[in-house]
Amino acid sequence: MNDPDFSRCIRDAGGRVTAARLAVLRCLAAAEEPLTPDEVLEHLTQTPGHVPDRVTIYRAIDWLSAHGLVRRLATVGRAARYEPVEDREAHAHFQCRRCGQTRCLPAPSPPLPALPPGYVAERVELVIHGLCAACRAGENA
Amino acid sequence: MNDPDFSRCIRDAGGRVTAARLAVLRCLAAAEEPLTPDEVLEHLTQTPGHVPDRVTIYRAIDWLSAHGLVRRLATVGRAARYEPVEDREAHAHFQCRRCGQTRCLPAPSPPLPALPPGYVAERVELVIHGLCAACRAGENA
DNA sequence: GGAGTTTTTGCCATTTTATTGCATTTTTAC
DNA sequence: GTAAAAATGCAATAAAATGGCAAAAACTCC
Repeated sequence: MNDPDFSRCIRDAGGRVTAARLAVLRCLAAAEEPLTPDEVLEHLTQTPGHVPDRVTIYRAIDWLSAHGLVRRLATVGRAARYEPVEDREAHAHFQCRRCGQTRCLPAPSPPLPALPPGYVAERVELVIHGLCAACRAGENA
Repeated sequence: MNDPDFSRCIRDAGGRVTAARLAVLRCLAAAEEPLTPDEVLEHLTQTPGHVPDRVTIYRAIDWLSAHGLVRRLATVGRAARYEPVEDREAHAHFQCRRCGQTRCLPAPSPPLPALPPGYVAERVELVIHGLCAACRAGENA
């Protein structure tokens, strides 16, 4: 995805194309893992160009999320993590219980459990909890 | 599960049996849904008997969690939610995107995705996002 | 391309959620 | 019952997120 694409996504969603939204979307798309709002800010700080305010990043993420361009993940850590909604394969997430790292795993969509009457499922999320390689090696450190 | 059981669980885990730990464990076990620490406090406030401090509830939950009696769920909402670790069937969780309600769903364990080398999986969590019956009905309200 | 309208931003303050330090109390072993 | 260790309560603090409002930016129309 390049910038014109990002701009069009935002425009198509009915919003204004602003530096903050572009930067946030670009940052999340470039990241290998889902990021927290503060991590997005950190990345943008280390990148040439305009750095939006922290509150603006929260609002940009909220907007992107409300318009389906970005997705909030269920996380165990304190801060919410977001990833871009792309036409990628369905995938799961791994969360390390020691360092909190969250990363994407290739995985097919699991079977959908039966819901109570009247409930509607919109998305299925699979989270694997465990230890990453580094934490496993250093657990006794 | 009754109180003597709770006491023994705590003792077996190598901790002291205190009013706060018992109350928190009893509360989580009695709840139909996973609760946040503040919800636990609220429940305990409405219950006859000693009401522990909020911080004590956090610490009791941390201890119970560290000793495998209680489990922290991956959530989309802001506050962490906990449920007792019992010998129940494996189950999934439903989260309503509108009201934030989290409830348990019967579901078999989904297949485990392949992990990167060195990674260890300890638990698999399945989260269904969507709308609960009430929110679906009242979405235009 | 410039004026006018609407949306978005930045800053400040505030709320919500969670954690830390330390003196006091409670639990447990003996 | 007493002593040692662990847990609690309170106050302060940190971390994560939100709300209000004036200033700035993006878009529309001509």
